[in-house]
Amino acid sequence: MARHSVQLLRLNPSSSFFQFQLAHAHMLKSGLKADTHLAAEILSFYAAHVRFPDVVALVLSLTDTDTLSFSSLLSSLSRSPIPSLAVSLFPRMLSVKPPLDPFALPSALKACASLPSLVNGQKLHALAVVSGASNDTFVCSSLLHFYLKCGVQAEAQKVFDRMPNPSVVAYSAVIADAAARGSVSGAKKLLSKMQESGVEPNLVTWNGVIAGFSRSGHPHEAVSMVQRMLLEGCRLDSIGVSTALPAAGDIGDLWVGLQIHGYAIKCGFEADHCIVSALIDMYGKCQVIDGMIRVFDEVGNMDVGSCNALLTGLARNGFVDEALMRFGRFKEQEIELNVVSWTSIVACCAQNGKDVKAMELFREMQSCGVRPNSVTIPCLLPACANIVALMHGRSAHCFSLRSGLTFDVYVSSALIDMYAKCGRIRDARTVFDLMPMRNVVTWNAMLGGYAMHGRAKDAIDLFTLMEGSKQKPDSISFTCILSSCSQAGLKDEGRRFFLEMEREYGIAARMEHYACMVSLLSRSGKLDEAYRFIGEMPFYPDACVWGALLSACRVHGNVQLGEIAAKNLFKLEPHNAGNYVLLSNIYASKGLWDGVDKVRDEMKSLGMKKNPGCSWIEIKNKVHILLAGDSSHTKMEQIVERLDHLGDEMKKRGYQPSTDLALQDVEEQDKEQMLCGHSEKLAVALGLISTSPGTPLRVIKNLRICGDCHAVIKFISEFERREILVRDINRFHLLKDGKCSCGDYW
DNA sequence: GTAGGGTTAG
Repeated sequence: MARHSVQLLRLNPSSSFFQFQLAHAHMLKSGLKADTHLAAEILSFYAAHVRFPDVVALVLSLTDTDTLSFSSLLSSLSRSPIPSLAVSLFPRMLSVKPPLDPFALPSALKACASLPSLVNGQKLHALAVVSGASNDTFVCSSLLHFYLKCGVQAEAQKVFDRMPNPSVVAYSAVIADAAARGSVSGAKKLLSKMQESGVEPNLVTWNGVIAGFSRSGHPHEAVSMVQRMLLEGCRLDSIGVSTALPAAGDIGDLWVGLQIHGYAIKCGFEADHCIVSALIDMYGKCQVIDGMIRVFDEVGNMDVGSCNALLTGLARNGFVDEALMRFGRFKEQEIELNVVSWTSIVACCAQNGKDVKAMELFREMQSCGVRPNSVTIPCLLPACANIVALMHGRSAHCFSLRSGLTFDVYVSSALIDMYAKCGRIRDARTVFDLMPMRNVVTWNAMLGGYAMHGRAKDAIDLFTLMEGSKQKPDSISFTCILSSCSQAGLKDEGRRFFLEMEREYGIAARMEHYACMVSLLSRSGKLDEAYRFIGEMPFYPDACVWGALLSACRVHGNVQLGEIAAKNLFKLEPHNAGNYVLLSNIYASKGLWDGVDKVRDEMKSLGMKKNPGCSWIEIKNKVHILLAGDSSHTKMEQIVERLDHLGDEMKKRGYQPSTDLALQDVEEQDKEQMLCGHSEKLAVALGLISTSPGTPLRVIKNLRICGDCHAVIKFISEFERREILVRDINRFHLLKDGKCSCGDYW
C-alpha cells in the first residue's frame, strides 16, 4: 500500500481505536520505512489510551527510529504500570544515531528502579560514564535513587560522594535512606551538612526524613522532625500530614494527633484517602475508638484503605467481633477488599484466639480471588501452630512454595515455628536449612523449636553455629538456649551460657533469663541454690521466677520452699488458681491433708475455680476439643470403655496409678476415677478409636501434662504401638515404645 | 520532553 493510502485513513485525535489499529497494521504489513509523523500520531494515541504494550510493539516494528524522541517515550513508559516496557526499548534506544538523548537516561533509570532491575541499571550507569553524562545532576540523582531502591547502599554512597555540589534531590535521597535504615544520627548529620553547604531542605526532604524515622521505629524522632521543619518555616503539605500521623499514633500522643487533625481540616485535606486512613490509624493507636469511628463515618465514599485501617484499629483495641461484623458488611457492600483487608482480618482472628476462624478466612480470601502474600502467611501460621492444625499449615507451606514466598525470611521463620509447634521438628529444620537468608527471628524460631522439644544437644549445636555466623544471638536466643538447658537438666552448660551472655555479648540478663536459671537449678534438685539465686537478682522477681521454683518444689516435694514461692505468687498473681493447685499438690503428695484443706478453703473464700484442663486433637482435618471431667463428647461412652480396657491391661502388668497428683483428699478409688477424666487421656483415647492402628496421634494440652497421664500414655504408646505427641504448656513429649523424649524430666 | 516524598496487614 502506498503512503498516500495510509494517509487516506485521515487520522485525527477523534479517530476510533480501530482506525488507529488499522493504520498501525498497514504500516506493519507494507514494510514502509517509518513515517515518523504518522508513527508519532499513533504512539501518542496509544499512550493517551494507556495502551503501553502497543506503544512498544509499534516502536520495535519501526525500521527508522532516528528522529523518534526516546526520552518522551521512556518518560511515559517508566511512569506506566508496566515499567518493564521501558526496559524493553533499551536495545533500540542504544542503536539509534546519535546514540543517546541526554534526557533519556533519567527516565530509563527510573524504570530500572521501579522494577527493580539491577543489571539493566548498571548497564545504563556504564553508558552514562562512557558518554560523559555521569556528572549531570539529573543523571546522578536518578542513579542515586536507583541504587538505593536496589538496596546497593555502597554504590549509592559512591555516586553521592562524587557529586561536587549535591542537589536538594540528591541530599533528600540519602537523608531519607539513612533515616529509613534507622540511623538517626546519620540522617541528622547529613541534614546539617546540607544546610551548611547552603542547600535548604524542601518539603520532599522533610517528608522523606519523617517517613524514614517513622518506619524504622523512631516515631519520637519523626515527630521532633515535624516540629523542626515548622520552626524552620516549612508547613506540612498533604503528604506530610499522612506521613506524620502514623508517628503520632506510634508514640501514643493524642495531643499531637489532634493538632495534626485540626491542621488537616484547616487546610481542607479531609477528602484525601491516605489522610483519612492515617487518621483512623492514629485514633486507633491512641485508643480513641469513637474518634476512629467518627472519622470513618464522615467520609462519604468508602475507600478500602480506610476500611482496612478501621478493621485494624478495632482489632488492636480488642473489638474482634465488631471487626468481623464490619468485615462482613464491607463484603455485602461490595467494597473491593484487597490483600491488606484480608490479611488484617486473618491477623485479627489469629491474634485473638480465633484460630479456626483465621483458617476459614484464609481459604475464603483465596476463593474470592485475592492472593495471599508474604505478610498474610506469617499472620496465618501462628493460628495453625496454636491448635496443631498441621494439614492447614502444610497447605500454607505448599502455597508459599508455589508462589515463591519461601524466600521471604518472615514466611520461612513462621513456617519453622509452625512445624516445630506441630511436633514436626525435622520439617522445621529442613525449612531452616533451605533458607538463603536468615535473620535473628529465623534462628530464634529454630532454637525455640529445639527447646520446646527438649532437644538440648541440637539446640546447643545450632547455637554454636549461630555464634560463628554473621547473625549474633540476641536476648531471645539466650532465653531459648537457657530454656533448652533447663529442660534437659544441663546445669553447667546453662551457667556457662548465662555468664557468656553478659560477658561476651553485653546482653543484660532479663527476667526471663533469671526464670530459666531458677528453673534449671531447682529442677535439677538444687532448690536452695535456686532460692539463693533469686535473692541475688538485681530486680524484684516476677511470677515466672517464683512459678519456676514452685513447680520444681512440686517435683521434689519440698514443702518449705514451696510455701515461700506460693506466698510470693499469691501476692503477684492473686487470681491465678494454678498456683493454689500446685501448692495443694505439694501438700497432697506428702499426705499433708490439713494443708490441702487450707488451700481449698482459701480458694473457695476467694471465689476461685481451678482452670479446667483442656486438650485438642486433630482427626481428619477436624479439631476436637476435650475438657477434663466433661462427658459431652458424642463418643464419650467408647472413650471410657477404651480407657477402662487399657486400665485393666495396665493392672495386669503391675501398673500402679500415681494418685498423689489429684487435687482433693478423697477415697483412693475415686481418685483413680478422677484421673481417668483428665483431658489429655480422653483425647488420646478418642484418637485411638477414631484412627486406624499405627496412625500417630498429636494432642495439645492447655496445662502441664499430669504425671499419671504421662505414665498412662507412655504405656499406651507401647501397648498400642502408636507414636503419640503431646504438647503441653511448656514443651513437647514424644511418646514411643513406652518411652518419652523428655526422659521423664519435665 | 529528564531526578526526589504519602495511608491501611507482620
